[in-house]
Amino acid sequence: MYDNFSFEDATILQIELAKQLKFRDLDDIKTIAGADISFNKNSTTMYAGIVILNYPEMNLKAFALETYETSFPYKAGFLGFKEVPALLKVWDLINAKPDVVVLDGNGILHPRRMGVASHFGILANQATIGCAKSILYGENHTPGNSKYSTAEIKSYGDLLGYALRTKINCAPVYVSAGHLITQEQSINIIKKCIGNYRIPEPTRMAHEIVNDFRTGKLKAGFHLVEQPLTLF
DNA sequence: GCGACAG
DNA sequence: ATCTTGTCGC
Repeated sequence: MYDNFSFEDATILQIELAKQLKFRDLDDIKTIAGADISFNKNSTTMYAGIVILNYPEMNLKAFALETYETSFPYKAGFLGFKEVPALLKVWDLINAKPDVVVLDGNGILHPRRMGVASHFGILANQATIGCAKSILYGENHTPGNSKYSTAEIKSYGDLLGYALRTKINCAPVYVSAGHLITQEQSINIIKKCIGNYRIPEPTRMAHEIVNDFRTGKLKAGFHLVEQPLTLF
């Protein structure tokens, strides 16, 4: 879908898409999803997956898996062009859409406010939150070394996101609103998604299933989870 | 000009 | 992102 885009084209589109961003509070959140991509090195085949959990219990209820071919290269600042098309294809397999989706990457914590979470949110018209494992943009402030400790990340005075300590003695994650949600609600939701790992449950589970999908343990399609799964 | 740079 | 053993610290 973006295979013929140059980085100049991509930059222009990001600026246009950013004008469509909306930030508002969500209420009555019952389900939350995690989305991620996996692929073999030097391959154009992307393995995309979305997991759906109930909120705030964090129990896996369903997941969808699908492959997608793309030749768009990875480049810092343009992750959405590589991952969003694949994610939209899996998204189509889900009938009952979750209230909010957490993406592995940034939302508006991006030089043009168009990280992968914001990009997906605009195209899917869906509330999204970005949760990255390392810093891409903005002044890097370090949160205290206690669970749930946060530090604001700003750029030219604008609050773009937060560094969040999800686990003592572990590197923080970087949270920012994607689309159709506020910064404050984004950080509060992610805090409630923290289990016993550094990575919040939605994204952590998505990473697990997408990896099992790539290695052949799981098949493409929509899967309902009946039993309270003890897998991950 | 130089270095940094999500996944 | 992916590949991949040992090793340091709570």
